[in-house]
Amino acid sequence: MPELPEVEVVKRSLTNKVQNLIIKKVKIYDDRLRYRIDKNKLRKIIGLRIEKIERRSKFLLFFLNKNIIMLVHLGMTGKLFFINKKKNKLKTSFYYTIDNEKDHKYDRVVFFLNKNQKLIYNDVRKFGFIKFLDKKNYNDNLHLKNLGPEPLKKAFNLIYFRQYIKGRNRVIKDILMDQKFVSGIGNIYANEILYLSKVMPFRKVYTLRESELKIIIKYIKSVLKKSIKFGGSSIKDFSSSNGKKGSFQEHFKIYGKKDKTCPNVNCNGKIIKSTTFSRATFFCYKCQK
DNA sequence: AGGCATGTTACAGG
DNA sequence: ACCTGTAACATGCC
Repeated sequence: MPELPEVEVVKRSLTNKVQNLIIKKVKIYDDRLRYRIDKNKLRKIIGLRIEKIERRSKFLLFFLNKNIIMLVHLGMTGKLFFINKKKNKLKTSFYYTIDNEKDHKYDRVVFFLNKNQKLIYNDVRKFGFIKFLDKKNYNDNLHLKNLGPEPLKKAFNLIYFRQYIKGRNRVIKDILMDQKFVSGIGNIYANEILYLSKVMPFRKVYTLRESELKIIIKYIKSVLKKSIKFGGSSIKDFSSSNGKKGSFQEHFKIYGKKDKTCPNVNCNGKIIKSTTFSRATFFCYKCQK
């Protein structure tokens, strides 16, 4: 589930819970994530305090004391659970509910914190990972060094957009999902943004008019912000529900709506799904040009 | 059974 | 060296 809004929601919900807590112990149930967890480095974080959490693109950076950063990526199915035993009830750090055994089937790493509290890294598909970086040069890290600007910051603007696409022979949807262009947009939000912008996903970037670039930027910012406000999107995860779940999926215009009628009231077209390029692509022939 | 799924990276070819 | 597209990773669900 995690694109920028979901990761931002995780960061916000987790910050007030784990900030200033000490990592007392770590238990690994499965270290074969996307990268095998470095146990030597893992040993060194015992006793360290979580100073703050930051988000960069879809990555979470846990700043620990002693100049160590724990870099976490959720991949496709990674989740972080925060559990407060004191309340005798499992609590989520995110918008997933974990109140039964089944939810713990894919726990991979458990961080034991003060006062019987735990932070759990859970990941069905194991596309996510946990790495430890040195604070001094963490920006040179493989995963962070080539990231484009944050879409919600001022540096991501029309001048940058125009400059980046100059001389490029790619379609707009691929560019939006290209983390070197802008960081944090994935397949779901790329579909939503282009529908709202009334731009066909497979338009080559050199055919886009200035006015269209402006509209795309506008919707990139507004869609991501709105999703954060709604707690991100929780799709395929409706099992139980006394924890906080995101609800932005209820506001999807087009993602996952194959064969449904276009949400534009002045249009009775059907939403098309294509998988012939860049993952599942949804669009309306009538509304998007 | 086969296809599909929210992501990233290594690699091949131009 | 840069640009682009594709395969691969692991697992569950429809």
